[in-house]
Amino acid sequence: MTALAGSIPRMMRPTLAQNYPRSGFPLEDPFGDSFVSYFDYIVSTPLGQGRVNQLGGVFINGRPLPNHIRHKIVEMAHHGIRPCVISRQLRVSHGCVSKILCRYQETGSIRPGAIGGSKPKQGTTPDVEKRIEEYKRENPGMFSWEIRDKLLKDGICDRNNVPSVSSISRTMRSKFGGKGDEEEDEEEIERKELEENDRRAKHSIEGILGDRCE
DNA sequence: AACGTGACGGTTGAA
DNA sequence: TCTTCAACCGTCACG
Repeated sequence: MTALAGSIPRMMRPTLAQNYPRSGFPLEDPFGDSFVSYFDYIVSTPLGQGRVNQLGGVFINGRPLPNHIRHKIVEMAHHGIRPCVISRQLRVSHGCVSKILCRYQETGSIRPGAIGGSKPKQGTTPDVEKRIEEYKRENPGMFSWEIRDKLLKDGICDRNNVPSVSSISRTMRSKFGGKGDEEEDEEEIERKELEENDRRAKHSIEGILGDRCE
């Protein structure tokens, strides 16, 4: 029934049982039963979250691979072992092997990235807030984008840390109670930010392409 | 056959 | 204390 297959999220589709075990490398059935259904592949761990991938490797969805496996991947690659072999031997998906090796090449680190949390909000440093207050006091009719330009021109911020127009607007709303700049609506702010992002993207595209991991 | 990539369901932790 | 949300994760399937 194709309708059924379509209604099941891709990741949950039972392709696993069909593909496993694969030829080309020796795999024991982790459950000692070749006829187990996909849903039987969920492994019991203290947290009940362990799963088994198509290669028979255990992983926890949403969590990084343990450090020793990551280390092993890099070590094997160092010895000239091809990623596909590493993938099969360690029973880690080739996508993951590729990602870890790629990151290692770029950063020199085997560690996963920082998970969770929020980025510190730009433009909310007390110093910048004080400047915004000053600008607004001197010229109450000033637009957020004008304030942004002035922050750059006065050297308070540079292109990397200057707050966004909407961030400035937000700061003003919280500082001055009502709306920051009456005439400027959200749509206008959004449009300006898009324009700015577009401009930046065009400037940096070459750098990005140059750095791309192959 | 090998591998780069994006969608996906998931976890995490600062705000 | 609870909720939100954007960061990251590994797997899977496609090309």
